[in-house]
Amino acid sequence: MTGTRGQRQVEAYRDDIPQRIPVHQQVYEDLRTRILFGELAPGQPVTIQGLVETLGAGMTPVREAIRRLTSEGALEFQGNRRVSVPTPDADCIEELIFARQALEPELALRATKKASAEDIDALEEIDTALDVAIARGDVGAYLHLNYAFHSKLYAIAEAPILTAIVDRLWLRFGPSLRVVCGRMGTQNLPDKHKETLTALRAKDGRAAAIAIRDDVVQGMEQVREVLEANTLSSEMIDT
Amino acid sequence: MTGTRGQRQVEAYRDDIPQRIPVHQQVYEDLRTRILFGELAPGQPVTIQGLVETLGAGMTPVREAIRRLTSEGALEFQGNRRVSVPTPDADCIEELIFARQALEPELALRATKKASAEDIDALEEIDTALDVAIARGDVGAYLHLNYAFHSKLYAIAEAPILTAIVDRLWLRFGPSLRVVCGRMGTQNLPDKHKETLTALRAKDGRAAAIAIRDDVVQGMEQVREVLEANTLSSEMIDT
DNA sequence: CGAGAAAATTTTTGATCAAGTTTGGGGCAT
DNA sequence: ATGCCCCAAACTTGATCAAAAATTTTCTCG
Repeated sequence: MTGTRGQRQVEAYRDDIPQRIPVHQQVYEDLRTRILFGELAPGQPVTIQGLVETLGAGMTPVREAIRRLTSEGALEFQGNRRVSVPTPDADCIEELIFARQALEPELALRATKKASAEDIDALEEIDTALDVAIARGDVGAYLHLNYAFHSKLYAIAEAPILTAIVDRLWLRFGPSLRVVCGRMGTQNLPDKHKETLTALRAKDGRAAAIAIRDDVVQGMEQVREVLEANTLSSEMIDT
Repeated sequence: MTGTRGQRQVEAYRDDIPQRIPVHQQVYEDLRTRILFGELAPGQPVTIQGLVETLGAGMTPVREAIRRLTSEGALEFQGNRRVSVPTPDADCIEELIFARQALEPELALRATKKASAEDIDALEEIDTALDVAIARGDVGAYLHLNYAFHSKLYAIAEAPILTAIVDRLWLRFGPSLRVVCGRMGTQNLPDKHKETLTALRAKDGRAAAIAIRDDVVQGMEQVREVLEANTLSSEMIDT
Protein backbone atom coordinates (compact mmCIF):
# COMPACT_ATOMS: atom_id res chain seq x y z
CA MET A 1 0.00 0.00 0.00
CA THR A 2 1.69 3.15 -1.16
CA GLY A 3 0.04 5.27 1.48
CA THR A 4 -3.50 5.87 0.37
CA ARG A 5 -4.02 9.42 1.52
CA GLY A 6 -0.41 9.84 2.34
CA GLN A 7 1.83 12.79 2.01
CA ARG A 8 4.42 12.69 -0.67
CA GLN A 9 7.52 10.76 0.08
CA VAL A 10 9.96 13.07 -1.58
CA GLU A 11 10.05 16.41 0.10
CA ALA A 12 13.40 15.75 1.74
CA TYR A 13 14.56 19.21 0.61
CA ARG A 14 12.64 21.70 2.73
CA ASP A 15 9.24 22.05 4.13
CA ASP A 16 8.60 25.34 2.37
CA ILE A 17 7.02 23.65 -0.61
CA PRO A 18 4.17 26.09 -1.06
CA GLN A 19 1.59 23.39 -1.47
CA ARG A 20 0.84 24.46 -5.03
CA ILE A 21 -2.34 26.48 -4.72
CA PRO A 22 -4.30 26.30 -7.98
CA VAL A 23 -4.94 29.51 -9.85
CA HIS A 24 -8.71 29.13 -9.67
CA GLN A 25 -8.43 28.89 -5.90
CA GLN A 26 -6.29 32.01 -5.70
CA VAL A 27 -8.68 33.95 -7.89
CA TYR A 28 -11.60 32.73 -5.80
CA GLU A 29 -10.02 33.77 -2.52
CA ASP A 30 -8.91 37.11 -3.90
CA LEU A 31 -12.33 37.95 -5.27
CA ARG A 32 -14.06 36.63 -2.17
CA THR A 33 -11.99 38.83 0.09
CA ARG A 34 -12.64 41.88 -2.03
CA ILE A 35 -16.37 41.33 -1.96
CA LEU A 36 -16.51 40.43 1.70
CA PHE A 37 -14.81 43.65 2.75
CA GLY A 38 -16.61 45.93 0.38
CA GLU A 39 -13.77 46.66 -2.03
CA LEU A 40 -16.27 45.86 -4.76
CA ALA A 41 -19.28 48.03 -4.16
CA PRO A 42 -22.84 46.70 -4.41
CA GLY A 43 -24.16 46.99 -7.95
CA GLN A 44 -20.70 47.00 -9.48
CA PRO A 45 -20.48 44.78 -12.58
CA VAL A 46 -17.88 42.01 -12.70
CA THR A 47 -16.68 40.82 -16.09
CA ILE A 48 -14.67 37.74 -16.87
CA GLN A 49 -12.37 39.48 -19.28
CA GLY A 50 -11.85 42.34 -16.90
CA LEU A 51 -10.57 39.92 -14.26
CA VAL A 52 -8.49 38.06 -16.83
CA GLU A 53 -6.70 41.30 -17.63
CA THR A 54 -6.53 42.59 -14.06
CA LEU A 55 -5.29 39.39 -12.48
CA GLY A 56 -3.30 38.11 -15.44
CA ALA A 57 -4.95 34.71 -15.09
CA GLY A 58 -6.43 32.49 -17.74
CA MET A 59 -10.09 32.45 -18.60
CA THR A 60 -11.00 29.05 -17.19
CA PRO A 61 -9.85 29.69 -13.60
CA VAL A 62 -11.58 33.07 -13.54
CA ARG A 63 -14.74 31.50 -14.82
CA GLU A 64 -14.68 28.85 -12.09
CA ALA A 65 -14.16 31.44 -9.39
CA ILE A 66 -17.09 33.51 -10.63
CA ARG A 67 -19.36 30.48 -10.78
CA ARG A 68 -18.48 29.54 -7.26
CA LEU A 69 -19.10 33.01 -5.91
CA THR A 70 -22.34 33.28 -7.81
CA SER A 71 -23.45 30.02 -6.28
CA GLU A 72 -22.60 31.42 -2.85
CA GLY A 73 -24.61 34.58 -3.33
CA ALA A 74 -21.57 36.84 -3.42
CA LEU A 75 -22.30 37.63 -7.06
CA GLU A 76 -25.53 37.42 -9.00
CA PHE A 77 -26.59 36.99 -12.58
CA GLN A 78 -27.75 40.24 -14.01
CA GLY A 79 -30.09 39.05 -16.73
CA ASN A 80 -28.14 38.12 -19.82
CA ARG A 81 -24.73 36.66 -19.08
CA ARG A 82 -23.67 39.53 -16.84
CA VAL A 83 -22.76 39.25 -13.22
CA SER A 84 -22.45 41.95 -10.61
CA VAL A 85 -22.19 42.46 -6.88
CA PRO A 86 -25.78 42.23 -5.61
CA THR A 87 -27.54 45.08 -3.86
CA PRO A 88 -29.60 43.60 -1.04
CA ASP A 89 -33.08 44.96 -0.51
CA ALA A 90 -35.18 45.10 2.65
CA ASP A 91 -36.55 41.57 2.17
CA CYS A 92 -33.03 40.19 1.83
CA ILE A 93 -31.95 41.87 5.05
CA GLU A 94 -35.01 40.40 6.72
CA GLU A 95 -34.02 36.91 5.66
CA LEU A 96 -30.40 37.45 6.61
CA ILE A 97 -31.39 38.59 10.09
CA PHE A 98 -33.57 35.55 10.58
CA ALA A 99 -31.00 33.09 9.29
CA ARG A 100 -28.14 34.53 11.34
CA GLN A 101 -30.29 34.67 14.44
CA ALA A 102 -31.36 31.07 13.92
CA LEU A 103 -27.89 29.64 13.34
CA GLU A 104 -25.18 31.71 14.99
CA PRO A 105 -26.30 31.28 18.61
CA GLU A 106 -26.03 27.54 18.05
CA LEU A 107 -22.49 27.98 16.80
CA ALA A 108 -21.70 30.02 19.91
CA LEU A 109 -23.19 27.28 22.05
CA ARG A 110 -21.09 24.63 20.40
CA ALA A 111 -18.01 26.83 20.61
CA THR A 112 -18.50 27.13 24.35
CA LYS A 113 -18.30 23.38 24.70
CA LYS A 114 -15.16 23.02 22.65
CA ALA A 115 -13.19 26.20 23.31
CA SER A 116 -9.76 25.76 24.88
CA ALA A 117 -8.09 28.49 26.90
CA GLU A 118 -5.85 29.24 23.92
CA ASP A 119 -8.87 29.61 21.68
CA ILE A 120 -10.39 32.17 23.99
CA ASP A 121 -7.09 34.01 24.27
CA ALA A 122 -6.91 34.19 20.50
CA LEU A 123 -10.44 35.59 20.40
CA GLU A 124 -9.58 38.17 23.03
CA GLU A 125 -6.50 39.21 21.09
CA ILE A 126 -8.61 39.81 18.02
CA ASP A 127 -11.12 41.79 20.04
CA THR A 128 -8.40 43.96 21.54
CA ALA A 129 -7.06 44.79 18.10
CA LEU A 130 -10.62 45.46 17.06
CA ASP A 131 -11.02 48.07 19.79
CA VAL A 132 -7.86 49.77 18.59
CA ALA A 133 -9.17 49.83 15.03
CA ILE A 134 -12.44 51.36 16.20
CA ALA A 135 -10.64 54.01 18.24
CA ARG A 136 -8.49 54.93 15.25
CA GLY A 137 -11.45 54.99 12.92
CA ASP A 138 -9.73 52.45 10.66
CA VAL A 139 -12.69 51.04 8.75
CA GLY A 140 -10.72 48.46 6.81
CA ALA A 141 -9.10 47.02 9.91
CA TYR A 142 -12.44 47.04 11.72
CA LEU A 143 -14.15 45.04 9.00
CA HIS A 144 -11.33 42.49 8.82
CA LEU A 145 -11.07 42.04 12.57
CA ASN A 146 -14.79 41.88 13.16
CA TYR A 147 -15.02 39.08 10.61
CA ALA A 148 -11.95 37.45 12.10
CA PHE A 149 -13.60 37.37 15.51
CA HIS A 150 -16.75 35.68 14.30
CA SER A 151 -14.86 33.43 11.94
CA LYS A 152 -12.63 32.20 14.73
CA LEU A 153 -15.70 31.49 16.81
CA TYR A 154 -17.12 29.38 13.98
CA ALA A 155 -13.87 27.50 13.69
CA ILE A 156 -13.91 26.67 17.39
CA ALA A 157 -17.45 25.30 17.11
CA GLU A 158 -16.27 22.62 14.66
CA ALA A 159 -19.53 22.50 12.75
CA PRO A 160 -18.52 22.59 9.10
CA ILE A 161 -21.98 22.64 7.58
CA LEU A 162 -23.37 25.40 9.78
CA THR A 163 -20.15 27.36 9.34
CA ALA A 164 -20.39 27.07 5.57
CA ILE A 165 -23.92 28.41 5.63
CA VAL A 166 -23.11 31.35 7.89
CA ASP A 167 -19.94 32.16 5.99
CA ARG A 168 -21.99 32.52 2.85
CA LEU A 169 -24.34 34.89 4.62
CA TRP A 170 -21.38 37.17 5.37
CA LEU A 171 -20.76 37.37 1.65
CA ARG A 172 -24.25 38.78 1.20
CA PHE A 173 -24.16 41.56 3.78
CA GLY A 174 -20.39 42.13 3.81
CA PRO A 175 -20.43 44.71 1.03
CA SER A 176 -23.11 46.63 2.92
CA LEU A 177 -21.06 46.76 6.11
CA ARG A 178 -18.57 49.11 4.53
CA VAL A 179 -21.44 51.33 3.45
CA VAL A 180 -22.69 51.32 7.04
CA CYS A 181 -19.29 52.42 8.32
CA GLY A 182 -19.10 55.07 5.64
CA ARG A 183 -22.33 56.53 6.97
CA MET A 184 -21.97 56.07 10.69
CA GLY A 185 -18.22 55.87 11.22
CA THR A 186 -16.70 53.33 13.56
CA GLN A 187 -17.51 55.07 16.81
CA ASN A 188 -21.08 54.02 17.42
CA LEU A 189 -20.68 50.40 16.42
CA PRO A 190 -22.08 48.32 19.22
CA ASP A 191 -20.83 44.81 19.75
CA LYS A 192 -21.26 42.10 22.34
CA HIS A 193 -17.81 40.62 22.03
CA LYS A 194 -16.87 41.30 25.64
CA GLU A 195 -20.00 39.54 26.84
CA THR A 196 -19.25 36.67 24.50
CA LEU A 197 -15.74 36.27 25.90
CA THR A 198 -17.00 36.36 29.47
CA ALA A 199 -19.56 33.68 28.70
CA LEU A 200 -16.96 31.52 26.96
CA ARG A 201 -14.61 31.68 29.93
CA ALA A 202 -17.47 30.81 32.27
CA LYS A 203 -18.44 27.93 29.96
CA ASP A 204 -21.93 29.41 29.96
CA GLY A 205 -23.22 28.33 26.57
CA ARG A 206 -26.60 29.96 27.00
CA ALA A 207 -25.04 33.34 27.78
CA ALA A 208 -22.68 33.02 24.82
CA ALA A 209 -25.59 32.24 22.53
CA ILE A 210 -27.51 35.26 23.77
CA ALA A 211 -24.50 37.55 23.43
CA ILE A 212 -23.91 36.47 19.86
CA ARG A 213 -27.57 36.77 19.01
CA ASP A 214 -27.61 40.33 20.32
CA ASP A 215 -24.42 41.12 18.44
CA VAL A 216 -25.88 39.79 15.22
CA VAL A 217 -29.22 41.52 15.59
CA GLN A 218 -27.68 44.88 16.50
CA GLY A 219 -25.29 44.74 13.58
CA MET A 220 -27.93 43.73 11.09
CA GLU A 221 -30.36 46.37 12.29
CA GLN A 222 -27.77 49.00 11.52
CA VAL A 223 -27.38 47.55 8.05
CA ARG A 224 -31.12 47.71 7.63
CA GLU A 225 -31.29 51.34 8.69
CA VAL A 226 -28.53 52.50 6.40
CA LEU A 227 -29.96 50.49 3.54
CA GLU A 228 -33.39 52.06 4.00
CA ALA A 229 -31.82 55.51 4.03
CA ASN A 230 -29.97 54.65 0.84
CA THR A 231 -32.96 53.33 -1.07
CA LEU A 232 -34.90 56.35 0.06
CA SER A 233 -32.33 58.78 -1.25
CA SER A 234 -31.86 56.89 -4.52
CA GLU A 235 -35.62 56.88 -5.00
CA MET A 236 -35.60 60.63 -4.63
CA ILE A 237 -32.87 60.82 -7.24
CA ASP A 238 -34.62 58.46 -9.62
CA THR A 239 -37.75 60.54 -9.73
CA MET B 1 -42.96 34.59 -25.90
CA THR B 2 -42.00 31.19 -24.70
CA GLY B 3 -43.71 32.02 -21.50
CA THR B 4 -40.60 31.38 -19.49
CA ARG B 5 -40.26 34.70 -17.83
CA GLY B 6 -38.48 36.72 -20.46
CA GLN B 7 -40.52 39.06 -22.57
CA ARG B 8 -38.51 39.98 -25.56
CA GLN B 9 -40.09 42.08 -28.20
CA VAL B 10 -39.20 40.01 -31.23
CA GLU B 11 -40.81 36.62 -30.99
CA ALA B 12 -42.89 36.98 -34.14
CA TYR B 13 -41.76 33.58 -35.44
CA ARG B 14 -42.78 30.79 -33.09
CA ASP B 15 -42.59 30.05 -29.45
CA ASP B 16 -40.23 27.13 -29.90
CA ILE B 17 -37.15 29.25 -29.27
CA PRO B 18 -35.57 27.02 -26.69
CA GLN B 19 -34.26 29.88 -24.58
CA ARG B 20 -30.65 28.87 -25.22
CA ILE B 21 -29.58 27.26 -21.97
CA PRO B 22 -25.77 27.29 -21.64
CA VAL B 23 -24.02 23.95 -21.54
CA HIS B 24 -22.50 24.55 -18.12
CA GLN B 25 -26.00 25.16 -16.77
CA GLN B 26 -27.33 21.96 -18.34
CA VAL B 27 -24.45 19.93 -16.95
CA TYR B 28 -24.98 21.50 -13.55
CA GLU B 29 -28.69 20.71 -13.47
CA ASP B 30 -28.15 17.20 -14.75
CA LEU B 31 -25.48 16.38 -12.19
CA ARG B 32 -27.44 18.10 -9.43
CA THR B 33 -30.52 16.01 -10.14
CA ARG B 34 -28.53 12.81 -10.20
CA ILE B 35 -26.93 13.55 -6.86
CA LEU B 36 -30.11 14.79 -5.25
CA PHE B 37 -32.00 11.60 -6.05
CA GLY B 38 -29.23 9.19 -5.23
CA GLU B 39 -28.33 8.11 -8.76
CA LEU B 40 -24.75 8.74 -7.73
CA ALA B 41 -24.13 6.77 -4.58
CA PRO B 42 -22.29 8.27 -1.59
CA GLY B 43 -18.57 7.71 -1.89
CA GLN B 44 -18.68 7.38 -5.66
CA PRO B 45 -15.87 9.28 -7.36
CA VAL B 46 -16.73 11.89 -9.99
CA THR B 47 -14.13 12.62 -12.65
CA ILE B 48 -14.08 15.54 -15.04
CA GLN B 49 -12.99 13.49 -17.99
CA GLY B 50 -15.56 10.86 -17.24
CA LEU B 51 -18.32 13.43 -17.43
CA VAL B 52 -16.82 14.94 -20.57
CA GLU B 53 -17.13 11.56 -22.25
CA THR B 54 -20.49 10.63 -20.76
CA LEU B 55 -22.23 13.93 -21.45
CA GLY B 56 -20.36 14.83 -24.61
CA ALA B 57 -19.70 18.30 -23.28
CA GLY B 58 -16.52 20.31 -23.29
CA MET B 59 -14.12 20.41 -20.41
CA THR B 60 -14.73 23.94 -19.18
CA PRO B 61 -18.51 23.64 -18.67
CA VAL B 62 -18.08 20.36 -16.80
CA ARG B 63 -15.44 21.97 -14.64
CA GLU B 64 -17.74 24.86 -13.75
CA ALA B 65 -20.57 22.54 -12.84
CA ILE B 66 -18.34 20.51 -10.55
CA ARG B 67 -17.01 23.63 -8.85
CA ARG B 68 -20.51 24.86 -8.22
CA LEU B 69 -21.68 21.57 -6.79
CA THR B 70 -18.58 21.27 -4.64
CA SER B 71 -19.27 24.73 -3.28
CA GLU B 72 -22.81 23.63 -2.47
CA GLY B 73 -21.72 20.54 -0.57
CA ALA B 74 -23.09 18.13 -3.16
CA LEU B 75 -19.55 17.02 -3.97
CA GLU B 76 -16.41 17.16 -1.92
CA PHE B 77 -12.69 17.28 -2.50
CA GLN B 78 -11.11 13.95 -1.87
CA GLY B 79 -7.57 14.97 -1.02
CA ASN B 80 -5.62 15.32 -4.23
CA ARG B 81 -7.72 17.10 -6.82
CA ARG B 82 -10.33 14.36 -6.90
CA VAL B 83 -13.95 14.87 -6.06
CA SER B 84 -16.59 12.39 -5.01
CA VAL B 85 -20.08 12.22 -3.59
CA PRO B 86 -19.65 12.75 0.16
CA THR B 87 -20.66 10.20 2.76
CA PRO B 88 -22.19 12.07 5.68
CA ASP B 89 -21.26 10.96 9.18
CA ALA B 90 -23.20 11.25 12.42
CA ASP B 91 -21.96 14.79 13.12
CA CYS B 92 -23.09 15.93 9.69
CA ILE B 93 -26.56 14.50 10.24
CA GLU B 94 -26.66 16.31 13.56
CA GLU B 95 -25.92 19.61 11.90
CA LEU B 96 -28.37 18.97 9.11
CA ILE B 97 -31.14 18.20 11.56
CA PHE B 98 -30.47 21.41 13.46
CA ALA B 99 -30.28 23.58 10.37
CA ARG B 100 -33.43 22.18 8.80
CA GLN B 101 -35.31 22.44 12.08
CA ALA B 102 -34.17 26.03 12.47
CA LEU B 103 -35.06 27.20 8.97
CA GLU B 104 -37.82 25.14 7.41
CA PRO B 105 -40.57 25.97 9.92
CA GLU B 106 -39.97 29.63 9.10
CA LEU B 107 -40.40 28.86 5.42
CA ALA B 108 -43.66 27.08 6.22
CA LEU B 109 -44.78 30.09 8.22
CA ARG B 110 -44.04 32.46 5.37
CA ALA B 111 -45.69 30.11 2.89
CA THR B 112 -48.86 30.19 4.96
CA LYS B 113 -49.05 33.95 4.59
CA LYS B 114 -48.52 33.94 0.85
CA ALA B 115 -50.15 30.72 -0.35
CA SER B 116 -53.02 31.12 -2.81
CA ALA B 117 -55.74 28.50 -3.21
CA GLU B 118 -54.06 27.37 -6.43
CA ASP B 119 -50.76 26.96 -4.63
CA ILE B 120 -52.33 24.70 -2.04
CA ASP B 121 -54.13 22.72 -4.74
CA ALA B 122 -50.80 22.17 -6.48
CA LEU B 123 -49.28 20.95 -3.22
CA GLU B 124 -52.18 18.59 -2.65
CA GLU B 125 -51.82 17.21 -6.14
CA ILE B 126 -48.17 16.46 -5.49
CA ASP B 127 -49.02 14.80 -2.19
CA THR B 128 -51.69 12.63 -3.81
CA ALA B 129 -49.21 11.44 -6.41
CA LEU B 130 -46.78 10.86 -3.59
CA ASP B 131 -49.22 8.54 -1.82
CA VAL B 132 -49.60 6.57 -5.04
CA ALA B 133 -45.85 6.25 -5.37
CA ILE B 134 -45.58 5.00 -1.79
CA ALA B 135 -48.35 2.47 -2.31
CA ARG B 136 -46.64 1.18 -5.44
CA GLY B 137 -43.26 1.07 -3.75
CA ASP B 138 -41.80 3.29 -6.47
CA VAL B 139 -38.73 4.67 -4.75
CA GLY B 140 -37.68 6.96 -7.59
CA ALA B 141 -41.09 8.60 -7.85
CA TYR B 142 -41.28 8.90 -4.08
CA LEU B 143 -37.97 10.75 -3.87
CA HIS B 144 -38.86 13.11 -6.69
CA LEU B 145 -42.34 13.88 -5.38
CA ASN B 146 -41.25 14.30 -1.80
CA TYR B 147 -38.69 16.86 -2.91
CA ALA B 148 -41.25 18.46 -5.21
CA PHE B 149 -43.61 18.94 -2.29
CA HIS B 150 -41.07 20.67 -0.10
CA SER B 151 -39.61 22.60 -3.02
CA LYS B 152 -43.04 23.94 -3.97
CA LEU B 153 -43.54 25.01 -0.37
CA TYR B 154 -40.24 26.92 -0.48
CA ALA B 155 -41.27 28.59 -3.72
CA ILE B 156 -44.53 29.74 -2.18
CA ALA B 157 -42.68 31.27 0.76
CA GLU B 158 -40.83 33.64 -1.59
CA ALA B 159 -37.70 33.77 0.54
CA PRO B 160 -34.83 33.28 -1.92
CA ILE B 161 -31.99 33.29 0.56
CA LEU B 162 -33.55 30.83 3.00
CA THR B 163 -34.64 28.66 0.09
CA ALA B 164 -31.12 28.63 -1.32
CA ILE B 165 -29.75 27.49 2.02
CA VAL B 166 -32.29 24.73 2.51
CA ASP B 167 -32.00 23.58 -1.08
CA ARG B 168 -28.30 23.05 -0.52
CA LEU B 169 -29.03 20.99 2.56
CA TRP B 170 -31.12 18.64 0.42
CA LEU B 171 -28.04 18.04 -1.70
CA ARG B 172 -26.23 16.79 1.38
CA PHE B 173 -28.75 14.26 2.64
CA GLY B 174 -30.45 13.49 -0.70
CA PRO B 175 -28.08 10.67 -1.63
CA SER B 176 -28.73 9.09 1.77
CA LEU B 177 -32.50 9.13 1.29
CA ARG B 178 -32.28 6.52 -1.41
CA VAL B 179 -30.21 4.37 0.90
CA VAL B 180 -32.90 4.77 3.55
CA CYS B 181 -35.58 3.62 1.13
CA GLY B 182 -33.42 0.73 0.06
CA ARG B 183 -33.31 -0.42 3.66
CA MET B 184 -36.78 0.35 4.87
CA GLY B 185 -38.86 0.38 1.70
CA THR B 186 -41.47 3.04 1.09
CA GLN B 187 -44.17 1.65 3.35
CA ASN B 188 -43.12 2.94 6.74
CA LEU B 189 -42.16 6.43 5.65
CA PRO B 190 -43.98 8.84 7.90
CA ASP B 191 -44.77 12.32 6.71
CA LYS B 192 -46.76 15.27 7.94
CA HIS B 193 -47.87 16.53 4.57
CA LYS B 194 -51.56 16.13 5.31
CA GLU B 195 -51.21 18.16 8.49
CA THR B 196 -49.25 20.78 6.56
CA LEU B 197 -51.98 21.09 3.95
CA THR B 198 -54.67 21.41 6.60
CA ALA B 199 -52.72 24.15 8.34
CA LEU B 200 -52.13 25.98 5.06
CA ARG B 201 -55.82 25.98 4.22
CA ALA B 202 -56.67 27.22 7.70
CA LYS B 203 -53.99 29.91 7.35
CA ASP B 204 -52.58 28.64 10.63
CA GLY B 205 -48.90 29.49 10.28
CA ARG B 206 -47.96 28.09 13.64
CA ALA B 207 -49.51 24.71 12.87
CA ALA B 208 -47.84 24.62 9.46
CA ALA B 209 -44.48 25.35 11.03
CA ILE B 210 -44.95 22.56 13.57
CA ALA B 211 -46.09 20.09 10.93
CA ILE B 212 -43.06 20.80 8.77
CA ARG B 213 -40.73 20.61 11.72
CA ASP B 214 -42.11 17.21 12.65
CA ASP B 215 -41.83 16.07 9.05
CA VAL B 216 -38.22 17.18 8.88
CA VAL B 217 -37.23 15.67 12.20
CA GLN B 218 -38.91 12.34 11.51
CA GLY B 219 -37.28 12.07 8.10
CA MET B 220 -33.84 12.99 9.33
CA GLU B 221 -34.04 10.60 12.27
CA GLN B 222 -34.62 7.76 9.84
CA VAL B 223 -31.58 8.86 7.88
CA ARG B 224 -29.60 8.88 11.08
CA GLU B 225 -30.70 5.37 12.03
CA VAL B 226 -29.90 3.86 8.67
CA LEU B 227 -26.58 5.65 8.57
CA GLU B 228 -25.63 4.31 11.99
CA ALA B 229 -26.57 0.81 10.91
CA ASN B 230 -24.43 1.23 7.80
CA THR B 231 -21.34 2.48 9.58
CA LEU B 232 -21.74 -0.33 12.07
CA SER B 233 -21.86 -3.02 9.41
CA SER B 234 -18.98 -1.54 7.44
CA GLU B 235 -16.93 -1.43 10.62
CA MET B 236 -17.59 -5.11 11.12
CA ILE B 237 -16.44 -5.77 7.58
CA ASP B 238 -13.29 -3.70 7.97
CA THR B 239 -12.12 -5.65 10.98
C1' DC C 1 13.77 -20.07 -6.33
C1' DG C 2 9.96 -17.40 -4.87
C1' DA C 3 7.81 -13.48 -2.43
C1' DG C 4 7.47 -8.90 -1.22
C1' DA C 5 8.68 -4.27 -1.60
C1' DA C 6 10.78 -0.33 -3.75
C1' DA C 7 11.61 2.03 -8.01
C1' DA C 8 10.61 3.22 -12.59
C1' DT C 9 7.38 3.45 -16.32
C1' DT C 10 2.97 3.97 -18.21
C1' DT C 11 -1.47 5.79 -18.14
C1' DT C 12 -5.13 8.29 -16.50
C1' DT C 13 -6.80 12.64 -14.91
C1' DG C 14 -6.68 17.44 -13.56
C1' DA C 15 -5.17 22.36 -14.58
C1' DT C 16 -4.30 25.94 -17.66
C1' DC C 17 -4.27 28.38 -21.77
C1' DA C 18 -5.30 30.17 -26.45
C1' DA C 19 -8.30 30.30 -30.37
C1' DG C 20 -12.82 30.02 -32.62
C1' DT C 21 -17.91 30.79 -32.26
C1' DT C 22 -22.02 33.01 -30.67
C1' DT C 23 -24.73 36.50 -28.57
C1' DG C 24 -26.29 40.64 -26.41
C1' DG C 25 -25.87 45.62 -26.30
C1' DG C 26 -24.56 50.14 -27.55
C1' DG C 27 -23.90 53.35 -31.24
C1' DC C 28 -25.35 55.34 -35.47
C1' DA C 29 -28.35 56.40 -39.14
C1' DT C 30 -32.94 57.15 -40.51
C1' DA D 1 -37.82 57.00 -31.09
C1' DT D 2 -36.82 52.79 -33.95
C1' DG D 3 -34.17 49.55 -36.36
C1' DC D 4 -29.77 47.77 -38.03
C1' DC D 5 -24.88 46.81 -37.52
C1' DC D 6 -20.61 46.16 -35.31
C1' DC D 7 -17.93 45.10 -31.36
C1' DA D 8 -16.93 43.49 -27.05
C1' DA D 9 -17.67 39.98 -23.99
C1' DA D 10 -19.34 35.40 -22.87
C1' DC D 11 -19.40 30.57 -24.21
C1' DT D 12 -17.28 26.48 -25.95
C1' DT D 13 -13.84 23.54 -27.63
C1' DG D 14 -9.46 21.25 -28.17
C1' DA D 15 -4.71 21.07 -27.24
C1' DT D 16 -0.92 21.04 -24.00
C1' DC D 17 1.39 20.43 -19.63
C1' DA D 18 1.79 18.58 -15.04
C1' DA D 19 0.61 15.57 -11.37
C1' DA D 20 -1.10 11.49 -9.35
C1' DA D 21 -2.58 6.71 -9.66
C1' DA D 22 -1.91 2.19 -11.65
C1' DT D 23 1.11 -1.03 -13.53
C1' DT D 24 5.22 -3.27 -14.40
C1' DT D 25 9.84 -4.11 -13.55
C1' DT D 26 13.58 -5.08 -10.75
C1' DC D 27 16.05 -5.86 -6.66
C1' DT D 28 16.72 -7.88 -2.28
C1' DC D 29 16.12 -11.20 1.23
C1' DG D 30 14.46 -15.43 3.18
